[in-house]
Amino acid sequence: MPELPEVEIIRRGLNRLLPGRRIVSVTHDTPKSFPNAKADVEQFLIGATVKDVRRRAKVLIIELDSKYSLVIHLKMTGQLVYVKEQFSHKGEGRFGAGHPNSSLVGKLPDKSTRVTFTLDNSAQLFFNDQRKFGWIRLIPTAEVTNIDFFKKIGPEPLTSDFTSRAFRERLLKRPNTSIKAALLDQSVIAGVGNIYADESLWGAKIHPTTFVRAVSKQKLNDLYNKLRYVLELSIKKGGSTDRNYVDSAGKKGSYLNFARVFRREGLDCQRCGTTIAKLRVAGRGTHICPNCQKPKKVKP
DNA sequence: CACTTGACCTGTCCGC
DNA sequence: TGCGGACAGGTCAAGT
Repeated sequence: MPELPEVEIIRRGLNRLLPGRRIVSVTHDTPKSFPNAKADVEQFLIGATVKDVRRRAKVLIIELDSKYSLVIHLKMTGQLVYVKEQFSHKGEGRFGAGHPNSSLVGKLPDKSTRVTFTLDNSAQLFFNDQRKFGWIRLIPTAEVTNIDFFKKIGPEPLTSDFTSRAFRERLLKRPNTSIKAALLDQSVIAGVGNIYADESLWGAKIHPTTFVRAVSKQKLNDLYNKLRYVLELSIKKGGSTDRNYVDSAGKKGSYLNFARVFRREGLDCQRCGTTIAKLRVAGRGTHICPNCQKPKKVKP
């Protein structure tokens, strides 16, 4: 669920809160969520001060002054919530229940809390992860870019040097797969997940099962613009909260109020009025407008 | 090698 | 009301 926009919002939040803070202690439950050697934790994490919070693809990197970094993947249900004083209540927060900025988070830790960091200002950073797919690894900063995950990751789609030409060339590395599978492939382009794949394909009027090689140059250029548009719009709207996503303050995002197809099956397409349909593509729930996004017949 | 599918988990929702 | 099963979606290992 956290894709590039959501992780970027968390990064911005944490980068206002963490740098300069010293980590006093850490507790965790399963080794799966926090598979780090105890000796490393004691030597390079406890007592270390946060220097910077960065992002690459859907991964957060909290750089410490110990020459180590915390590398964090939230996978689908991970949350990183910073709590200075606990006064909010689940579903309400200071915005009131039902408000798009209301909180999903009650008093922490709760049963989904996997790791808790306590800081020198007595604030706490909670890593909650209902499904235990996410992880936090303590890695020497110089080696972070060498871990398997980063070695094969594609370019960031929102940087100014990522051109439409680069976008086309990356996608065409997977000519015989569907355009949706190629967008979701992190080695092709970093950070795109199910929500923004569907939203950008609707924007460019491309059926998700179309082979990459069968999408015209003009359509690929349009997809490039629409993808960057939806990613940037989502960052402006605080990300997408489908089920679990919250920012570093525990607040939901509102992008899904602006979504055109994602989770809108059965509703009218805002461009042509046709009923939005849901199908399965590349093993994922996929939302399309059957009129705007017609399958393309390809010559064998 | 290129590409697809299943496993990893837990909570929720839907139909009987 | 309880219960089984489908589903959610990021990534990697295993399969075709």
